[in-house]
Amino acid sequence: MVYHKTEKIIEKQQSRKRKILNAAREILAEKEMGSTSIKAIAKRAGIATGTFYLYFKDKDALIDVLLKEIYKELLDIIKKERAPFTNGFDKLEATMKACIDTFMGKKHLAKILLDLSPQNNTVFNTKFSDIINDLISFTKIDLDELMEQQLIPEQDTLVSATAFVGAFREVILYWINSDEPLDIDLAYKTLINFNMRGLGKN
Amino acid sequence: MVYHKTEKIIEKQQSRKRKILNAAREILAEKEMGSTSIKAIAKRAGIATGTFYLYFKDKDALIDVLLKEIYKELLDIIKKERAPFTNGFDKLEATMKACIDTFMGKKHLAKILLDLSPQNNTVFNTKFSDIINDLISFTKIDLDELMEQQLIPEQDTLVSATAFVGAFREVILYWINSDEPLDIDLAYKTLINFNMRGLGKN
DNA sequence: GCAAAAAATGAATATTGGTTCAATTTATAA
DNA sequence: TTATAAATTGAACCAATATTCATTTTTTGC
Repeated sequence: MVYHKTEKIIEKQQSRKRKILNAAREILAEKEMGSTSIKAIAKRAGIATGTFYLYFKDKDALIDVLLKEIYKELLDIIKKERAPFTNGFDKLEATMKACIDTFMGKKHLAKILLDLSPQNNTVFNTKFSDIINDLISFTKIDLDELMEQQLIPEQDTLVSATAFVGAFREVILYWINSDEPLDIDLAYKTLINFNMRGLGKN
Repeated sequence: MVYHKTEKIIEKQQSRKRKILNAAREILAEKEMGSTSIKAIAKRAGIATGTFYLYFKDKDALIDVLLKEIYKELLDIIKKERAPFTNGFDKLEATMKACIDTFMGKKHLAKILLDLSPQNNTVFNTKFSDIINDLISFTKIDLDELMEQQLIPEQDTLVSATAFVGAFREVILYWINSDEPLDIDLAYKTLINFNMRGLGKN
């Protein structure tokens, strides 16, 4: 005799999976990041530790899903904000603004995507640097276009893209970990100008 | 009856402490950074695990000494390279060049000082971000001076300094972790130009 | 309501890595 | 050379966490 899940059970299980993911997000985003234990996550999700393993193969599987999920959220926002523009500089600026707004609005997301306080967890490290490399690649595409159109001087666009992302990341992390700057407008403008000038925009 | 160490023994012990520190450097600089265990360090240093505790109170003490040591090495180099210059831009450029040369020459040093693959080791995290914050502070001093002299436009110098260091760090780490760029000259010039233009140098 | 199946539980197990310590080896000073 | 101090060793201990599994609870289909 084979039993089938009822609609209600399916929903309950989906909700549980969501609860686990949210609990993990919360805990990952928290200050010391020391307590990213399955026990802690399970507890916060309101389930027994063993139950976790009914929903995820192991800890790595959770991190994989989690990172993919929040990375997709970010990309969707960026995509949406870039859509109105065709000019390369405008697109880059829109990207930066979208990121700043998103990260400052959802600091937990920034903490997870930009900060690297991985355990000695290999999977996390790998996934994480994949994301940063992705962001660099996307930026490089814009830069190659701008250089093609001779709107920025001859340069190693991979290096510029890396510097661009690095500058951005360091500043956002600084804001996340310490306090936000007093004069937010000036700070925003400084960061965006720094990167735009860095590329060689006149 | 109290015995006194002979010269030979003192030397042997100093050499052992050095060996431990070097072993720790090597292991910390290694790819996956998973095996920064005392056992591994002791093994590489050619001593028993228990012996480690005759030379360092605990793991934190080792990390403390280690980071201080290599940070000092870097600062000494920077200081020396900056010495000939008085102009703010020149000093900044000298700093960058010194760092690039040092880091590319001693990649293990870069890996430890710039990369952050800390365990969930609180001490390491703290010491580490202290160093980065230090570098940002030093840069800010230069920028304040330049802004004072109206050589760069009005800006939030803390933000610029942070962006400056972030851009730099991301690029160096990229070079360390992947391969160095094909056209090194162009790459160097791109990085330095990016940062100098970013500040608003005409 | 009942028996089989599925899901959930959390104590037990396994693993990893820091630290200790009784036993051993080496060094000192007469 | 010998008695004692100091240094070294590495197995044992401990703590923290990921993972498993025998037991219990809930759900399903009748």
